[in-house]
Amino acid sequence: MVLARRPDGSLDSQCPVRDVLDRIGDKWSTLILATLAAGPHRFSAFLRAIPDISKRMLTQTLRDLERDGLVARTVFPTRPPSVEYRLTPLGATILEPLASLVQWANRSHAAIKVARMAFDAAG
Amino acid sequence: MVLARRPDGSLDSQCPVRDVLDRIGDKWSTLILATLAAGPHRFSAFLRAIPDISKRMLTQTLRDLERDGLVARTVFPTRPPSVEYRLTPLGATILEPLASLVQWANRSHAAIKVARMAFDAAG
DNA sequence: CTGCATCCCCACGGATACTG
DNA sequence: CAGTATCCGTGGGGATGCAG
Repeated sequence: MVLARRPDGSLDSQCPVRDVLDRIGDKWSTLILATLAAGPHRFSAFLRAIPDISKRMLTQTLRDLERDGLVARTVFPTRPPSVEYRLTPLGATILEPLASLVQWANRSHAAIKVARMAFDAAG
Repeated sequence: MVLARRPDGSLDSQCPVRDVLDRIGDKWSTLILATLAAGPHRFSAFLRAIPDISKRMLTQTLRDLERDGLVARTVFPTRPPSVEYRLTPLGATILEPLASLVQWANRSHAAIKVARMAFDAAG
């Protein structure tokens, strides 16, 4: 997930490409973004929509997405409290390039499957 | 990086989307694919082009990409042996969706940077 | 030159329990 | 309900040395 480097060889953490793909590449971000594409969700709604994520990782990933301005968090001071998460306008714009990757996957998975079987058979 | 699940909640490892994004999401695949976009490379050329990858991870990532049919490996029986890696036609087709993500990154990194500073300042 | 084998570390993330 | 705190296992991946 490293896409840029400084002349001295150190990582350039300011590289926008690296920033993006690091987020796409982590375990839960894309699934959360895809879930939010269907509309706003509350914390517990995520836990139901994504059964195998832990509260710990859900909190952490949502906070990262919020920090990057892709997700907005709204607290309603009811009792018990409820919190709603939704895509920001910026967050919504990543759905299209993400979808393009998903389309590539759907177009290519058959060929990949064949390639894997051939490779493993040759092994 | 999990984008599909079976009805029982278990991971669907056959999900093409998960397959793709797992590869995109690993630490070196995208950088190797981007390097190959410029043309075929030999093993040692990768090590020079990507200074901070280890031989171990280069070997492993190239083999994964080869197994998926995205990269072709050609051995020239010279002495000492040389090996050339190049994108397959299938591998070349992922460059476009990948580029769309890179473009999104370049368009959005300023906004993300602002969002992060605002978030951290509010924290 | 192109790898493979081995050792080892640590951070990612799961499980569980607790709080406002 | 919506988190926080803590503990801990696993495996990704770096470093190094060896082999064909």
